[in-house]
Amino acid sequence: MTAPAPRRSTKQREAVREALEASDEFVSAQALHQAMRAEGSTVGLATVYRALAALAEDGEADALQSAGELLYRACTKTHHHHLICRSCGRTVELEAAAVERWAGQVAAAHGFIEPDHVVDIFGLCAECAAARSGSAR
Amino acid sequence: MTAPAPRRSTKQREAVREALEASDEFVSAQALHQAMRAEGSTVGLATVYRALAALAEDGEADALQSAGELLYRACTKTHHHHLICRSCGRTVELEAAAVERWAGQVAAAHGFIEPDHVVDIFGLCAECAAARSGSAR
DNA sequence: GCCTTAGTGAGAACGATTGTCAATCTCGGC
DNA sequence: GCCGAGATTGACAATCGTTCTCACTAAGGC
Repeated sequence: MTAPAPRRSTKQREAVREALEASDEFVSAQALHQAMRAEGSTVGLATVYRALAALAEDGEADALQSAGELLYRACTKTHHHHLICRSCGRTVELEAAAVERWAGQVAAAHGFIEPDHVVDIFGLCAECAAARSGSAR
Repeated sequence: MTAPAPRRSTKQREAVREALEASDEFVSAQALHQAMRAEGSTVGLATVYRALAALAEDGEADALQSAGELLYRACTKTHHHHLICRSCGRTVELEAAAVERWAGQVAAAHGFIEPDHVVDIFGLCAECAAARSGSAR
Protein backbone atom coordinates (compact mmCIF):
# COMPACT_ATOMS: atom_id res chain seq x y z
CA MET A 1 0.00 0.00 0.00
CA THR A 2 1.03 3.61 -0.49
CA ALA A 3 3.08 2.37 -3.42
CA PRO A 4 6.10 4.48 -4.36
CA ALA A 5 4.04 5.65 -7.35
CA PRO A 6 6.65 7.32 -9.52
CA ARG A 7 5.15 10.60 -10.67
CA ARG A 8 6.78 12.72 -13.30
CA SER A 9 6.13 16.41 -13.41
CA THR A 10 4.80 17.39 -16.79
CA LYS A 11 3.56 20.61 -18.29
CA GLN A 12 0.04 19.26 -18.52
CA ARG A 13 -0.16 18.24 -14.92
CA GLU A 14 1.11 21.64 -13.86
CA ALA A 15 -1.40 23.30 -16.12
CA VAL A 16 -4.22 21.32 -14.61
CA ARG A 17 -3.10 22.16 -11.12
CA GLU A 18 -2.96 25.85 -12.00
CA ALA A 19 -6.31 25.84 -13.68
CA LEU A 20 -7.77 24.15 -10.65
CA GLU A 21 -6.24 26.62 -8.24
CA ALA A 22 -7.53 29.49 -10.35
CA SER A 23 -11.03 28.54 -9.36
CA ASP A 24 -12.17 28.73 -5.79
CA GLU A 25 -15.18 26.59 -6.39
CA PHE A 26 -15.68 22.97 -7.16
CA VAL A 27 -15.41 22.34 -10.88
CA SER A 28 -16.03 19.29 -12.99
CA ALA A 29 -13.29 17.68 -15.03
CA GLN A 30 -15.19 18.55 -18.17
CA ALA A 31 -15.53 22.21 -17.21
CA LEU A 32 -11.86 22.42 -16.34
CA HIS A 33 -10.95 20.86 -19.65
CA GLN A 34 -13.09 23.32 -21.55
CA ALA A 35 -11.63 26.25 -19.62
CA MET A 36 -8.10 25.09 -20.38
CA ARG A 37 -8.92 24.65 -24.05
CA ALA A 38 -10.43 28.10 -24.11
CA GLU A 39 -7.14 29.46 -22.79
CA GLY A 40 -5.28 27.87 -25.63
CA SER A 41 -4.09 24.71 -23.99
CA THR A 42 -4.22 21.53 -26.00
CA VAL A 43 -4.57 19.07 -23.16
CA GLY A 44 -6.72 16.06 -23.74
CA LEU A 45 -9.77 15.33 -21.69
CA ALA A 46 -8.31 12.04 -20.53
CA THR A 47 -5.26 13.83 -19.25
CA VAL A 48 -7.35 16.21 -17.22
CA TYR A 49 -9.14 13.27 -15.64
CA ARG A 50 -5.86 11.56 -14.89
CA ALA A 51 -4.28 14.69 -13.48
CA LEU A 52 -7.26 15.41 -11.28
CA ALA A 53 -7.33 11.86 -10.00
CA ALA A 54 -3.63 12.11 -9.23
CA LEU A 55 -4.07 15.40 -7.41
CA ALA A 56 -6.93 14.00 -5.38
CA GLU A 57 -4.86 10.96 -4.52
CA ASP A 58 -1.97 13.12 -3.40
CA GLY A 59 -4.30 15.10 -1.18
CA GLU A 60 -3.79 18.28 -3.16
CA ALA A 61 -7.38 18.43 -4.27
CA ASP A 62 -10.69 17.42 -2.78
CA ALA A 63 -13.24 15.53 -4.77
CA LEU A 64 -16.94 15.32 -4.27
CA GLN A 65 -19.79 13.87 -6.19
CA SER A 66 -22.73 16.02 -7.01
CA ALA A 67 -25.51 15.32 -9.44
CA GLY A 68 -23.63 12.35 -10.81
CA GLU A 69 -20.58 14.38 -11.59
CA LEU A 70 -17.17 14.30 -10.01
CA LEU A 71 -16.17 17.76 -8.88
CA TYR A 72 -12.71 18.82 -7.83
CA ARG A 73 -11.26 21.74 -5.94
CA ALA A 74 -7.77 22.71 -4.84
CA CYS A 75 -7.87 22.59 -1.07
CA THR A 76 -5.64 22.78 1.94
CA LYS A 77 -4.06 19.46 2.70
CA THR A 78 -5.33 19.36 6.25
CA HIS A 79 -8.53 17.49 6.85
CA HIS A 80 -11.56 19.73 6.55
CA HIS A 81 -15.13 19.90 5.36
CA HIS A 82 -17.06 22.19 3.05
CA LEU A 83 -19.88 24.64 3.09
CA ILE A 84 -21.02 25.00 -0.47
CA CYS A 85 -23.47 27.35 -2.13
CA ARG A 86 -25.76 25.21 -4.21
CA SER A 87 -26.43 28.09 -6.54
CA CYS A 88 -23.08 29.73 -7.31
CA GLY A 89 -20.75 27.05 -6.00
CA ARG A 90 -18.90 29.34 -3.64
CA THR A 91 -17.11 27.17 -1.12
CA VAL A 92 -15.95 27.73 2.43
CA GLU A 93 -13.58 25.32 4.09
CA LEU A 94 -14.60 24.29 7.56
CA GLU A 95 -12.74 22.85 10.47
CA ALA A 96 -14.87 20.78 12.72
CA ALA A 97 -12.96 19.03 15.42
CA ALA A 98 -16.19 18.37 17.27
CA VAL A 99 -17.64 16.55 14.30
CA GLU A 100 -14.47 14.52 13.86
CA ARG A 101 -14.70 13.45 17.46
CA TRP A 102 -18.36 12.65 17.16
CA ALA A 103 -17.78 10.53 14.07
CA GLY A 104 -15.00 8.60 15.75
CA GLN A 105 -17.04 8.00 18.86
CA VAL A 106 -20.15 6.89 17.02
CA ALA A 107 -18.16 4.52 14.86
CA ALA A 108 -16.39 3.04 17.86
CA ALA A 109 -19.66 2.68 19.76
CA HIS A 110 -20.94 0.45 16.98
CA GLY A 111 -17.74 -1.55 16.74
CA PHE A 112 -16.61 0.05 13.51
CA ILE A 113 -12.95 0.66 12.91
CA GLU A 114 -11.06 2.86 10.48
CA PRO A 115 -13.77 5.47 10.44
CA ASP A 116 -13.87 7.79 7.52
CA HIS A 117 -16.56 10.32 6.94
CA VAL A 118 -18.25 12.61 4.50
CA VAL A 119 -19.54 15.86 5.93
CA ASP A 120 -20.60 18.62 3.62
CA ILE A 121 -23.11 21.37 4.08
CA PHE A 122 -25.01 22.83 1.16
CA GLY A 123 -26.95 26.02 1.25
CA LEU A 124 -27.61 29.30 -0.43
CA CYS A 125 -24.98 31.93 0.22
CA ALA A 126 -25.98 35.43 1.24
CA GLU A 127 -25.60 36.86 -2.25
CA CYS A 128 -27.54 34.14 -4.00
CA ALA A 129 -30.23 34.37 -1.36
CA ALA A 130 -30.51 38.10 -1.93
CA ALA A 131 -30.49 37.69 -5.67
CA ARG A 132 -33.26 35.15 -5.45
CA SER A 133 -35.54 37.09 -3.15
CA GLY A 134 -34.97 40.04 -5.46
CA SER A 135 -36.16 38.22 -8.59
CA ALA A 136 -38.39 36.37 -6.20
CA ARG A 137 -40.39 33.29 -6.65
CA MET B 1 -43.91 23.85 -4.97
CA THR B 2 -44.60 20.45 -3.47
CA ALA B 3 -46.90 19.82 -6.39
CA PRO B 4 -49.77 17.44 -5.69
CA ALA B 5 -47.84 14.93 -7.80
CA PRO B 6 -50.51 12.36 -8.56
CA ARG B 7 -48.99 9.02 -7.78
CA ARG B 8 -50.79 5.82 -8.56
CA SER B 9 -50.05 2.70 -6.66
CA THR B 10 -49.02 -0.05 -8.98
CA LYS B 11 -47.79 -3.58 -8.53
CA GLN B 12 -44.37 -2.65 -9.80
CA ARG B 13 -43.90 0.20 -7.44
CA GLU B 14 -44.99 -1.99 -4.56
CA ALA B 15 -42.62 -4.70 -5.70
CA VAL B 16 -39.73 -2.27 -5.81
CA ARG B 17 -40.55 -1.00 -2.37
CA GLU B 18 -40.68 -4.54 -1.01
CA ALA B 19 -37.47 -5.55 -2.66
CA LEU B 20 -35.81 -2.49 -1.24
CA GLU B 21 -37.11 -3.15 2.25
CA ALA B 22 -35.93 -6.74 2.03
CA SER B 23 -32.39 -5.48 2.02
CA ASP B 24 -30.97 -3.66 4.98
CA GLU B 25 -28.06 -2.30 3.07
CA PHE B 26 -27.72 0.24 0.34
CA VAL B 27 -28.30 -1.32 -3.07
CA SER B 28 -27.93 0.00 -6.57
CA ALA B 29 -30.85 0.26 -8.94
CA GLN B 30 -29.17 -2.29 -11.19
CA ALA B 31 -28.68 -4.78 -8.36
CA LEU B 32 -32.26 -4.35 -7.24
CA HIS B 33 -33.48 -4.89 -10.76
CA GLN B 34 -31.43 -8.05 -11.12
CA ALA B 35 -32.66 -9.35 -7.77
CA MET B 36 -36.25 -8.73 -8.75
CA ARG B 37 -35.76 -10.45 -12.07
CA ALA B 38 -34.16 -13.38 -10.31
CA GLU B 39 -37.30 -13.67 -8.18
CA GLY B 40 -39.43 -13.93 -11.27
CA SER B 41 -40.55 -10.34 -11.58
CA THR B 42 -40.68 -8.86 -15.05
CA VAL B 43 -40.15 -5.24 -14.11
CA GLY B 44 -38.13 -3.14 -16.48
CA LEU B 45 -34.94 -1.43 -15.46
CA ALA B 46 -36.33 1.99 -16.23
CA THR B 47 -39.28 1.29 -13.95
CA VAL B 48 -36.96 0.40 -11.09
CA TYR B 49 -35.13 3.67 -11.58
CA ARG B 50 -38.35 5.60 -11.69
CA ALA B 51 -39.77 3.85 -8.64
CA LEU B 52 -36.60 4.41 -6.64
CA ALA B 53 -36.51 8.06 -7.59
CA ALA B 54 -40.14 8.38 -6.53
CA LEU B 55 -39.49 6.66 -3.21
CA ALA B 56 -36.51 8.88 -2.54
CA GLU B 57 -38.56 11.93 -3.39
CA ASP B 58 -41.32 10.86 -1.03
CA GLY B 59 -38.78 10.39 1.72
CA GLU B 60 -39.38 6.66 1.93
CA ALA B 61 -35.89 5.84 0.82
CA ASP B 62 -32.50 7.39 1.23
CA ALA B 63 -30.13 7.78 -1.67
CA LEU B 64 -26.40 8.14 -1.63
CA GLN B 65 -23.73 8.17 -4.27
CA SER B 66 -20.83 5.85 -3.95
CA ALA B 67 -18.27 4.95 -6.58
CA GLY B 68 -20.30 6.72 -9.23
CA GLU B 69 -23.39 4.69 -8.52
CA LEU B 70 -26.63 5.75 -6.96
CA LEU B 71 -27.47 3.55 -4.02
CA TYR B 72 -30.83 3.36 -2.30
CA ARG B 73 -32.07 2.04 0.99
CA ALA B 74 -35.44 1.94 2.71
CA CYS B 75 -35.08 4.16 5.75
CA THR B 76 -37.14 5.75 8.47
CA LYS B 77 -38.72 8.97 7.34
CA THR B 78 -37.19 11.03 10.10
CA HIS B 79 -34.00 12.82 9.29
CA HIS B 80 -30.94 10.76 10.11
CA HIS B 81 -27.46 9.84 8.99
CA HIS B 82 -25.67 6.61 8.27
CA LEU B 83 -22.81 4.54 9.53
CA ILE B 84 -21.89 2.20 6.72
CA CYS B 85 -19.51 -0.73 6.57
CA ARG B 86 -17.40 -0.23 3.50
CA SER B 87 -16.85 -3.94 3.22
CA CYS B 88 -20.20 -5.65 3.74
CA GLY B 89 -22.47 -2.64 3.40
CA ARG B 90 -24.16 -3.12 6.75
CA THR B 91 -25.81 0.14 7.68
CA VAL B 92 -26.72 1.72 10.99
CA GLU B 93 -29.01 4.71 11.13
CA LEU B 94 -27.79 7.51 13.31
CA GLU B 95 -29.48 10.39 15.02
CA ALA B 96 -27.27 13.34 15.55
CA ALA B 97 -29.03 16.36 16.85
CA ALA B 98 -25.69 17.88 17.78
CA VAL B 99 -24.49 17.65 14.21
CA GLU B 100 -27.71 19.13 12.89
CA ARG B 101 -27.26 22.04 15.20
CA TRP B 102 -23.64 22.45 14.25
CA ALA B 103 -24.47 22.45 10.56
CA GLY B 104 -27.17 25.02 11.01
CA GLN B 105 -24.95 27.27 13.06
CA VAL B 106 -21.99 27.06 10.72
CA ALA B 107 -24.17 27.81 7.73
CA ALA B 108 -25.76 30.78 9.46
CA ALA B 109 -22.38 32.09 10.59
CA HIS B 110 -21.34 32.32 6.95
CA GLY B 111 -24.59 33.87 5.84
CA PHE B 112 -25.90 30.75 4.18
CA ILE B 113 -29.59 29.98 4.29
CA GLU B 114 -31.59 26.82 3.70
CA PRO B 115 -28.80 24.62 4.96
CA ASP B 116 -28.85 21.02 3.90
CA HIS B 117 -26.15 18.56 4.71
CA VAL B 118 -24.60 15.24 3.92
CA VAL B 119 -23.13 13.39 6.86
CA ASP B 120 -22.17 9.77 6.47
CA ILE B 121 -19.57 7.73 8.26
CA PHE B 122 -17.85 4.83 6.55
CA GLY B 123 -15.83 2.21 8.35
CA LEU B 124 -15.26 -1.45 8.81
CA CYS B 125 -17.79 -3.18 11.03
CA ALA B 126 -16.66 -5.48 13.82
CA GLU B 127 -17.24 -8.64 11.82
CA CYS B 128 -15.47 -7.47 8.70
CA ALA B 129 -12.60 -6.20 10.80
CA ALA B 130 -12.31 -9.58 12.48
CA ALA B 131 -12.58 -11.41 9.18
CA ARG B 132 -9.87 -9.29 7.71
CA SER B 133 -7.39 -9.59 10.54
CA GLY B 134 -8.14 -13.31 10.44
CA SER B 135 -7.23 -13.74 6.79
CA ALA B 136 -4.70 -11.06 7.41
CA ARG B 137 -1.62 -10.49 5.46
C1' DG C 1 22.82 12.67 -26.58
C1' DC C 2 20.61 8.06 -25.76
C1' DC C 3 17.49 4.97 -23.73
C1' DT C 4 13.73 3.54 -20.91
C1' DT C 5 9.27 4.16 -19.81
C1' DA C 6 5.65 7.17 -17.71
C1' DG C 7 2.67 10.44 -19.61
C1' DT C 8 -0.11 12.24 -23.40
C1' DG C 9 -3.95 12.89 -26.87
C1' DA C 10 -7.63 11.29 -29.89
C1' DG C 11 -11.07 8.53 -30.17
C1' DA C 12 -13.38 4.28 -29.04
C1' DA C 13 -15.45 1.80 -25.42
C1' DC C 14 -17.99 1.43 -21.35
C1' DG C 15 -21.57 1.67 -17.86
C1' DA C 16 -25.06 4.03 -15.39
C1' DT C 17 -28.96 6.67 -16.09
C1' DT C 18 -32.66 8.92 -18.71
C1' DG C 19 -35.70 9.55 -22.72
C1' DT C 20 -39.07 7.68 -26.16
C1' DC C 21 -43.25 5.59 -27.37
C1' DA C 22 -46.78 2.18 -28.04
C1' DA C 23 -49.24 -0.88 -25.05
C1' DT C 24 -51.17 -1.54 -20.49
C1' DC C 25 -53.22 -0.69 -16.23
C1' DT C 26 -55.50 2.60 -12.36
C1' DC C 27 -58.82 5.23 -10.87
C1' DG C 28 -62.96 7.98 -10.85
C1' DG C 29 -67.37 8.43 -12.82
C1' DC C 30 -71.25 6.21 -14.62
C1' DG D 1 -69.41 -3.82 -13.40
C1' DC D 2 -68.00 -0.97 -17.45
C1' DC D 3 -65.66 3.04 -19.66
C1' DG D 4 -62.45 6.47 -20.76
C1' DA D 5 -58.59 9.58 -19.68
C1' DG D 6 -54.29 9.63 -18.60
C1' DA D 7 -50.52 7.94 -15.66
C1' DT D 8 -47.36 4.00 -15.77
C1' DT D 9 -44.91 0.43 -17.82
C1' DG D 10 -41.26 -2.20 -20.53
C1' DA D 11 -38.08 -2.60 -24.29
C1' DC D 12 -34.89 -0.17 -26.46
C1' DA D 13 -32.33 3.81 -28.02
C1' DA D 14 -29.95 7.80 -26.69
C1' DT D 15 -27.13 10.47 -23.62
C1' DC D 16 -23.53 11.66 -20.72
C1' DG D 17 -19.55 11.30 -17.74
C1' DT D 18 -15.66 8.56 -17.22
C1' DT D 19 -12.19 5.12 -18.42
C1' DC D 20 -9.52 2.43 -21.69
C1' DT D 21 -6.50 1.71 -25.77
C1' DC D 22 -2.67 2.57 -28.37
C1' DA D 23 0.68 4.95 -31.04
C1' DC D 24 3.47 8.84 -30.04
C1' DT D 25 6.01 12.27 -27.08
C1' DA D 26 8.98 13.72 -23.69
C1' DA D 27 11.00 13.39 -18.64
C1' DG D 28 14.82 11.83 -16.18
C1' DG D 29 18.84 8.84 -15.36
C1' DC D 30 22.98 7.40 -17.60
